Amino acid sequence: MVPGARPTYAVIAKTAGVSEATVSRVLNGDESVHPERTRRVQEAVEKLGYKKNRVASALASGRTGLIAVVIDDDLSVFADPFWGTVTSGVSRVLSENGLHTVLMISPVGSLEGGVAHYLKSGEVDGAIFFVLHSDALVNDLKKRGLPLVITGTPHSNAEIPFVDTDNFGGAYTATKHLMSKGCKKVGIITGDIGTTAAKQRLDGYLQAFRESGTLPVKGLICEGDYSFEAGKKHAQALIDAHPDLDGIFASNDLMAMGAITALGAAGKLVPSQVRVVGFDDALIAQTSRPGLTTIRQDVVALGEAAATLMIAQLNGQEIEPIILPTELVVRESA
Amino acid sequence: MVPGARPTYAVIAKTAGVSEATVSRVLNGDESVHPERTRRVQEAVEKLGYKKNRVASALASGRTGLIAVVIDDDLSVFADPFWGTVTSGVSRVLSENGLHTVLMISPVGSLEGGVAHYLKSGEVDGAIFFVLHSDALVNDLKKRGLPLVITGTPHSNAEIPFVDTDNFGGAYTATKHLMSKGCKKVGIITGDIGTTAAKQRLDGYLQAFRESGTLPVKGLICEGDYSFEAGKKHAQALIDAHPDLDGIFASNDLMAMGAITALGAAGKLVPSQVRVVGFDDALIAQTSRPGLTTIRQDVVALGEAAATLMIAQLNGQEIEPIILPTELVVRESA
DNA sequence: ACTACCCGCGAAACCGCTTTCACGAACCAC
DNA sequence: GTGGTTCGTGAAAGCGGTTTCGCGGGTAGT
Repeated sequence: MVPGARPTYAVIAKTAGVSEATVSRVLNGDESVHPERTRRVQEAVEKLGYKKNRVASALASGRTGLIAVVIDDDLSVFADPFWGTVTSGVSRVLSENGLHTVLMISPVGSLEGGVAHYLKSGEVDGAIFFVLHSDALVNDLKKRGLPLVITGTPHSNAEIPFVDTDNFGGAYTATKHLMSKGCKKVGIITGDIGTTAAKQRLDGYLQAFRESGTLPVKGLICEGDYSFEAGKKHAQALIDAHPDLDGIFASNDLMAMGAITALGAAGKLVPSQVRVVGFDDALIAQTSRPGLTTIRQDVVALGEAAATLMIAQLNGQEIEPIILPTELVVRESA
Repeated sequence: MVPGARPTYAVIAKTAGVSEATVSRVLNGDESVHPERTRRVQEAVEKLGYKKNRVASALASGRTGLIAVVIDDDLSVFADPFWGTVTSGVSRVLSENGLHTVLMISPVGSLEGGVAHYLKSGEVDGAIFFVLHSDALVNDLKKRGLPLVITGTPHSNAEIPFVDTDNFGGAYTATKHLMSKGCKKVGIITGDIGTTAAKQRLDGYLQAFRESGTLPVKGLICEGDYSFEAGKKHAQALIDAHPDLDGIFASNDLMAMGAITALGAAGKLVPSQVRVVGFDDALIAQTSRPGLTTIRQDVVALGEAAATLMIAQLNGQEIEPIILPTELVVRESA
């Protein structure tokens, strides 16, 4: 054997004085091998520094040890630290379990092309989806039996495991907080309402109103798109239409910052005249002035939860969706 | 053949009336096959919707079609949108070339463990390194002949292909800009000086001084670590030590924001009393008040360049390091 | 003591593609 | 016409594991 070349089963088997089949059994945790032989194999493995060739293993077993992380969007998604952070959580948990993360970033819509083919062709053992614009591919893959996890709540009620932050609860808490501070007229700037997260946050906001007995005026609800500019624009519109507005719940921190910027430009003081609450507890919330009161979601935990669900599925366990709690972080803005 | 099962070479070969060897040749672009047979194979492939099994192909050929993106750091790195954005650039270019991105995020130091093993064991065709804390692994891999690309300038002068932003030039431009605005006493808050980027930016700053005939006072140079807090702390220290300070070049935007925060707290007006320039043109630079004057680097292009170098290497082409230009973006802060 | 089972283990087929090797045909020069 | 090339091609040997199958010996049942 050339030094530096990796040993194979043949070598291990010879060294341990057993057959390759037995080596395979030991290395795959088959309990039925005699302890003495198991020990001999393990010693040989140790001594030779053997490491399984994953490719060969994949070919023979049909399991590649690869999990795809699919982002159905253009580059801008990854520019948002949110998804990078989720991905790092996914990656950590997967690698602890001997799996690897294959990243697939694909422009909206083009998911049906190469990515779809790749996922369908059995080259990954499972797929974790971020930012779901369409359920079509997901449903198709589910039918084919590919283990799937969705990060964020799916639109359809197809029984696909998902993990999500408690958007409803967070938004509810945020709105309640504003009310408890004495706000009477609270507007909301939602995210892209095509996403379930945005819808759920709106629902949480509405629920807080419902409980307080008052109903929000229609004009207090603005549909944004999670961008700084949207926050600015809608905050401007809100105070124009409602000069007595005294609170804004923005569906993410970036829009909240946009709103604060617009309020400042309009001469409104935050928080004394208008209080603002965001969502995410992104970096920007911590470093801005005034510090942004916001709803913290644990982004790394979200990724870890997604990976955990995936692993449970691969092990054939029954699984339930995971909803992660949020936490109100009070800073200066509300 | 079970419907739904994927066809294999055997089926294609029979349909086209050729041998499996010929099918392989056609599918791998071997020119020496007779055009007529080539056509027949292609027709069969088309008709049967054949797609090569990458795993089997990898086992037989030794090429996996996988490129590792290695991040030698803890989770915080991915929390910075910078690396997520670079990764998206990498991923796009790779997938256009039929390759896939395998993400490996590993805590500082632990690179020698599982990740190292994975990379050494031939399960990827190449590796792109981000944030290099040690050259040891990289040199080892290079010796083994694994195609490598480093994002950022490596410490050693080992001939490893790399891509980087023109840190020196950017810092030089930033400092010159401050001087041209009339600043006489310009401090710098560097990044973690263990990174070459931080050193190069410091050099650019020093070069600008050298050219202007003056030398910077020793106390004007503070070593930060790219964090918001470092920016705050060192800006505070700077104005304490030098009340007549009128300019700060921070090695990234986050520290620049920290500096602006500290200056505001100390009653210094930006930009009238102290001008501040950052580096990156991150989201935070665009959304802050005052808008941050900064050095823009094209982060997606950086990732694309890294992937391009990798592909060139895989094709056996000679390659040169790529240094991407920067651009001064003037906003309110300087 | 004899049949019926079970259990641990090795031989060998197999996963699907790549690549070497050698063969026959066509082509060349002398 | 003969010996030597070149060229396209198929048979077959891998690549390095996994898994089925069946054997031999030990255990249990009657």
